[in-house]
Amino acid sequence: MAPRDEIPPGTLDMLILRTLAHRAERHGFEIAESIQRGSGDVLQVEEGSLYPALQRMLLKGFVVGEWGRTSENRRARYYKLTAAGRKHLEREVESYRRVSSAIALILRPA
Amino acid sequence: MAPRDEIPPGTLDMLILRTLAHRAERHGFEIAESIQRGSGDVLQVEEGSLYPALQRMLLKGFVVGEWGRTSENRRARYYKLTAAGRKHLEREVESYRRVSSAIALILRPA
DNA sequence: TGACTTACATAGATAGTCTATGTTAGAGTC
DNA sequence: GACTCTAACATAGACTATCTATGTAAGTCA
Repeated sequence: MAPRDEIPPGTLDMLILRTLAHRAERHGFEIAESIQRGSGDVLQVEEGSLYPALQRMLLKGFVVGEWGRTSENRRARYYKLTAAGRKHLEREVESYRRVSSAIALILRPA
Repeated sequence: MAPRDEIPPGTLDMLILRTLAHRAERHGFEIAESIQRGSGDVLQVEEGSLYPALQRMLLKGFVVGEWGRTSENRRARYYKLTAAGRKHLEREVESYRRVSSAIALILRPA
């Protein structure tokens, strides 16, 4: 199996928020799995990136977390997008698209 | 005027090499200007990013540099893509596209 | 009890961008 | 010919955000 790609710096928060926007109330592991699956198995989020990112966004108020139980009765923290988080996501996506288009302009053949 | 965007980490080398692939024998300032113009004035490469990137790629043998004179008779270093640089560029673009597509999958609405 | 697994967590390494600053040298002015 | 301005190159240090590596807690199952 081909090794998966790293998450480009600056995009992880956006990917997490977007995942929560699809369906809220997921815990960390689910978010990571969802990103990997949703990217066609190209992107892999490491735990050492995931949890710090969730902490950051808790602090900034983009998500709220609540301890609960998984279907297998394990404790887990369930995250939900806040209004501020949704706003932030919009801005991030917009900025990402603008930059991507700019890069595409340069990459395309002369 | 809207403030320009930063270059996403990991993409600068690719943008520089691509610029040199369009037309070789440019000096640093020209490369930076070319990226800014070619991106529709969205991306701005700072000198503190540009020159270290060029040094890195000189060391890795992706470009070669030669001192010369600008049309205004100022000394400047002219860069040219090597075969290794061209190869590297191809790989970088391929990897960039793969990751971009993966991110696009996640960003698109459910 | 012990092995295994899920889930969360943190410390430290690393990479690559930026800001800020500095140097060199030619052009133009008085 | 001293002075200023600018082009072009250069480097140090800050910062951000990813990764690797490691650790802990707690549940399941043999």
